[in-house]
Amino acid sequence: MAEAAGVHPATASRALNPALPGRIGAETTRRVQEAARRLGYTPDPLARGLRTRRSGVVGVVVPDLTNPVIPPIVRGIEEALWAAGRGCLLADTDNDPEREAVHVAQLVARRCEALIVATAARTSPTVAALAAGDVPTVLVTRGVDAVDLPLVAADDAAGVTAAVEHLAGLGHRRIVHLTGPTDLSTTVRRAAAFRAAMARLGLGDDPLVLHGAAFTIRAGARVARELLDRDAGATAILAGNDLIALGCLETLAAAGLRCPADVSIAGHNDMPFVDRLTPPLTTVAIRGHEIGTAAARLVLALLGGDPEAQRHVLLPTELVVRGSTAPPPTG
Amino acid sequence: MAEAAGVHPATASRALNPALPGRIGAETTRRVQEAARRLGYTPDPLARGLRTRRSGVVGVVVPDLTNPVIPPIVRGIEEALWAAGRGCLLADTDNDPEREAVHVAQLVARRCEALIVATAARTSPTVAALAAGDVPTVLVTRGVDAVDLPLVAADDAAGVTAAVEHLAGLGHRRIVHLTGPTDLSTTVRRAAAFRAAMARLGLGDDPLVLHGAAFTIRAGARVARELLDRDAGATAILAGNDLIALGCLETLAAAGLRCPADVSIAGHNDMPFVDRLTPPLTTVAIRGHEIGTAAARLVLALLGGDPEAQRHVLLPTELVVRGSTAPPPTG
DNA sequence: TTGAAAGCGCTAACAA
DNA sequence: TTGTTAGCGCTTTCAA
Repeated sequence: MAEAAGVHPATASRALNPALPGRIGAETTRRVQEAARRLGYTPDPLARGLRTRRSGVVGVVVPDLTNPVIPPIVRGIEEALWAAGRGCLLADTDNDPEREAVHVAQLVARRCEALIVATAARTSPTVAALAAGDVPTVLVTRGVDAVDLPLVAADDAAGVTAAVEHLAGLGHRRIVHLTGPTDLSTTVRRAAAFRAAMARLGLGDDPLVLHGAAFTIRAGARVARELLDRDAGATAILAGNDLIALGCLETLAAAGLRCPADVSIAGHNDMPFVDRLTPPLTTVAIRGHEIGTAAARLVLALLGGDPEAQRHVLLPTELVVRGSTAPPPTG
Repeated sequence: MAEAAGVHPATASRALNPALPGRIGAETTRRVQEAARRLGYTPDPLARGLRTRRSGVVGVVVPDLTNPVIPPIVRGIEEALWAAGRGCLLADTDNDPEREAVHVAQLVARRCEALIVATAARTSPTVAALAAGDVPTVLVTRGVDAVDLPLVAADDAAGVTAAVEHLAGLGHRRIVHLTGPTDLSTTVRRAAAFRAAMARLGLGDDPLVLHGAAFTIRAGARVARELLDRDAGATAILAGNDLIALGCLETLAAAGLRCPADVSIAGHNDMPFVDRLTPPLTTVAIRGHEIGTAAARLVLALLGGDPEAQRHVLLPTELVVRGSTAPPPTG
């Protein structure tokens, strides 16, 4: 204990914690800090937490770390959290609602001061329950329907709109949207933006939207197969994300269709390496790292009781035009 | 408190913790558990940790979560840790030794029961110091020279050997190794295996090995440029990892050289999507998820005081032959 | 400005 | 098998 080396029992606590009730003598402060440094003293966060009811840890729940969209977000969160002296307890649900429930329960049981949840399905009872609990929670990318939890996400709608305008500008008129399951708010947001843009451009009030089982390559390949079977005559596909776009590419190639000569494809997220495919993928870039830092900052603001905190944050997206989109085949 | 509802003060503790000194009556146990459930009681891990000196949390230090090699490893760690009732405190150093030092210090200060470190440079003083401390530490992929810490890694040497044999089998005789900085043990391991295989196959006792500044696309592109400038007449490149291979591909293409017609390239790690490049990359696949679970299990064994624990674990690798390797140009 | 005393919620000894 | 007592290391009243 630092007291032995320094002088007093719990005055040390005050000396080490600036701006607590009761100012401390300059000389005393110096002595305490000197002793602390000399003994390599670190306050025990467990004991402190036991007393202050704050663990200094934020729980972070992600759907799947091996989905390339996630790591930049987690890095952003992690950096901002550590910078604020908070730790980052990571939990991966593998997109399984049951594991989400288990992990959230464990994180709460571990007395996380707050939660950042990137796994929320629109109807997740686990996440909805969080809104009623007393653990501040911030959602990332995916929102829930039932309750109004703070949310940080990319402005997908703007990106999707830009993508549709880009395709229309190239001359495409039969554009379809191949996307993920409807229980994710991202799907709904992007699909709504797609429909709105199509209608506004006079390309149909009820354009074709096909939903795959997941935001994966495999699901993308299957839903593209479904599109081909319908023989809808689409000349351009707007994919719900890049993985679905990759699946589409696969199915198209297998069917002998060339991209972009026969069909244009645009994705969403600008995952790493999609610029190195043949053809390089046109896609809507999101700023994962910024989403992460914004989410962490929002959590910190909530913990700090900041009433100014913006509860809903939309970060800009940008359409990146590459080789997978081109004018439709003539005739 | 559960006692009020049940009956006794600290008997509850025993009832909820099976296999503690002093058996508990069946009826009592039932009553306590019933009460705990009814009141939604969760033991406070902070208070428990304060008493038992165990936080239930393991610190995980990674070099860069956005490097595609890392996420599968972290997932493996995270799953095994949670399954054992431990949390996973994540810290990302962005490959910066200073941040490594800071993060390790913070994780230790937070009373992590153990550390899993995937950032170790061969000479890292931070990691070497850990060996002398009292926090059990397991290294992942990267080892340090000075001390003999437990290490879990892929059997790179076997993979590199297989890759060299593959290239030699295709008829290549002038094979070069383009890899990362020498301060990482992975570099050294792979380079040594490369030299040994080359010598054994009679392809030179001192084959060309060029070291880039990092395991990145950019460094790979630059080191490939260096190779071209030397005009070494290489017909095959064994890259230190897939990112370096991507950089090579880039430089080669810019120089008007075709892969694999003019130069074959093989990578290492089998990162996601390298099978979708043109040409698809021949590479040594490692099992990231298994590396993670093995590391976590080793940590748990160490924490459990298991004397049987294998301190050095090498996991199998597998050469995946794709389109980026072919026989050398004739003549 | 500082000391003294109490207690956060739990578990480990010891006693019954 | 259970109750009692004590204390983990810190912060926080309250008094000096």
